[in-house]
Amino acid sequence: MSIQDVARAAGVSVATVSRAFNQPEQVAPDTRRHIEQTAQTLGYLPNASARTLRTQRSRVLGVVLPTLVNPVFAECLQGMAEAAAQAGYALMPLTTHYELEREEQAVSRLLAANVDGLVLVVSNPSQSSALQRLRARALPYVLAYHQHPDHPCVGVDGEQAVADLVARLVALGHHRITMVSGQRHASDRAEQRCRGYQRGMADAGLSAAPVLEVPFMAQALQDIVACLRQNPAPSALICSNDLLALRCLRAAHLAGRSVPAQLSVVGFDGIALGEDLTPMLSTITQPNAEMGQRSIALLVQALQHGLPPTPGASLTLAHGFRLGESCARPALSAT
Amino acid sequence: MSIQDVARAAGVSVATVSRAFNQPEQVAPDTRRHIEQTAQTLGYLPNASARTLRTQRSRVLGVVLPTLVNPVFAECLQGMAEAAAQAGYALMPLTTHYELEREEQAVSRLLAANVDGLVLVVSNPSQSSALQRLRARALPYVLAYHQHPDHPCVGVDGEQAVADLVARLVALGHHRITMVSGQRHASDRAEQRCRGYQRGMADAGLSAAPVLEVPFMAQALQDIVACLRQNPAPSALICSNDLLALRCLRAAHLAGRSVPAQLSVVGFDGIALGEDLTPMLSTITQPNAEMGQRSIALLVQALQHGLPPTPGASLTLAHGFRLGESCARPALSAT
DNA sequence: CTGTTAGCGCGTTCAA
DNA sequence: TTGAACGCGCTAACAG
Repeated sequence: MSIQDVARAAGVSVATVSRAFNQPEQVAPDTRRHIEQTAQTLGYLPNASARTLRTQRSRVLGVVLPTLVNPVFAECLQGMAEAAAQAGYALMPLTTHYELEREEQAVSRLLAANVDGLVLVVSNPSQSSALQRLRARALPYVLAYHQHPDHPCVGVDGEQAVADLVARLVALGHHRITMVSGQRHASDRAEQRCRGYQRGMADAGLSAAPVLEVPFMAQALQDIVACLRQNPAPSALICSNDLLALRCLRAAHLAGRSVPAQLSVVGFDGIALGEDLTPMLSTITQPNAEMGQRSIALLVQALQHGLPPTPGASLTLAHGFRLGESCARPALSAT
Repeated sequence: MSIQDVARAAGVSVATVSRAFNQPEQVAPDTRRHIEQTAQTLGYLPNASARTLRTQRSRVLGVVLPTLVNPVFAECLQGMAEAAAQAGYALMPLTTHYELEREEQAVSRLLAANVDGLVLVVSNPSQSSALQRLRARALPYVLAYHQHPDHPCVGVDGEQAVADLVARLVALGHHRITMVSGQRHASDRAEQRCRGYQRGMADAGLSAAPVLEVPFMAQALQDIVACLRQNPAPSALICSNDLLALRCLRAAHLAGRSVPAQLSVVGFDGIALGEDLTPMLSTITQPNAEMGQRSIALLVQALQHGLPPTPGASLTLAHGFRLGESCARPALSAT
């Protein structure tokens, strides 16, 4: 079922059929309707590979994400899918599990697949050789969830967000605030958020506790419980992501501390699910779906303009704070 | 950067370069190494579109899912991505938001994209015109999360699972068990689970209460609260999915009933997140990632064999039960 | 073991 | 306004 078949069936040349689809105004109305009719009944669909080969544009965008198991990225991908469909692009998502090697592989595969551009969420833009390859090939790309002077990014100011949060907690009466983070060196986002904690504590005139770094999720629960059993124990935990916050809620339960009366827990990410939890998760919210949409939009816009997105086009989206129910004024005994 | 350039640079013909990649054993070791070396330094990657056009195989699989915002499908897609990467395929996922029209669109786009096959999660296989088109084109496909005699499926026996659950709840001492479901007509999965509830109740000699159908998630909370305030109120809720179960936990909170002491809540899906909640979510578990893996595996296997998967190749995966902490023996007053 | 060549389906010249 | 013909990059058939 090719353009040939349609041309034959409609009694015109392939060129006319091609034009009927791509430059309808150049075809006589009667001819056009006839061709459309014929194509319709034959169930003709233009072959994307041939079109790509000819035009050097695939209308496919590559997406590189750490994982889909974290709802943050699933929500983001959903937003990308929306925006891409809107703009007539398809998506080809690959996951890396935070492994640099898989970032490389992903980019290779996507390059070979002739994607017109990519949106990436990487571990660390400064060290990513995958990004270097994209630049070398002058392939348009946008980083999501990042902020970096050398790359076009769509992100939020995670440092400011956490610093603000610290101020908010201090205003509530918290003094002993601990930051809980995944591997800091594995992600510049985690690092950025930790910096926000340190700055926020310093601004409040408090001494920052060492960041509780929980490298492996499997181990996280025990580490947090241990932290909560210290004396003095923290009255509030700031988590570098929402999944970690869930673990903290559980750890509080195991350690016999009620939330929020005896312990405040605040996450980071704003996954939609958090709103349905009991207690509703207090968290710094990022607009995850919008992050995806805007990343795609930035990329698509650049593709239409003909020049790749520049670092100057980077966007910082507004973050928010969901008060939720896992965060409150500390009990007097804990103050 | 085409095969031509590599051939020229290596001083061989394009055919030899092609063979060096696709049938290495047919090329003299020295020649092969030389070509690989040249390609490497030039940064050559074979052009997927040209290869697809020529071979009529894209090594891309289409995926049609309701949404990525429900972790069930995100986990499933992650499993698919794993299996596909393993087998050398890329994925092109599209979401439908449970709308039939978008199922159609998705299939059209994927057909045009020359996918070698598809995995779909649809509303209702019996009524899906999208599936008819796939059959008409003889394009291989597999349905995930479905059970249907006319289609190749990978799913679980949701009816049996819920019937078993009812028996389990009855054994714990529950009599007033209510099923909470999303729109039943919108999904044959929901319908299947509701049938399991009715069968289970009948088998236990209990009269099934009307299924509490909550069409819109936004409205769900109020409907469930109202249900819990009935007299007599149910002592246990079975939810047709985990997201609904979260709402039930919240509704219980709002209605002032403690879980599991005064109300048991059991979900369906086994999203990974449920295990980290407090109380840990009691639920019927499906192997979501495996569902994705096996669907892809079935498809890929068929592709390699050269003939599309048949309904006879369908798989029913084992479901499980996570005891969790949201389900227990009812308090005596409620018995 | 290696080279030459046709053609996959399409869009885009250039002519008519 | 329409048609004929070329070539995008690649694989496979055939020839050597």
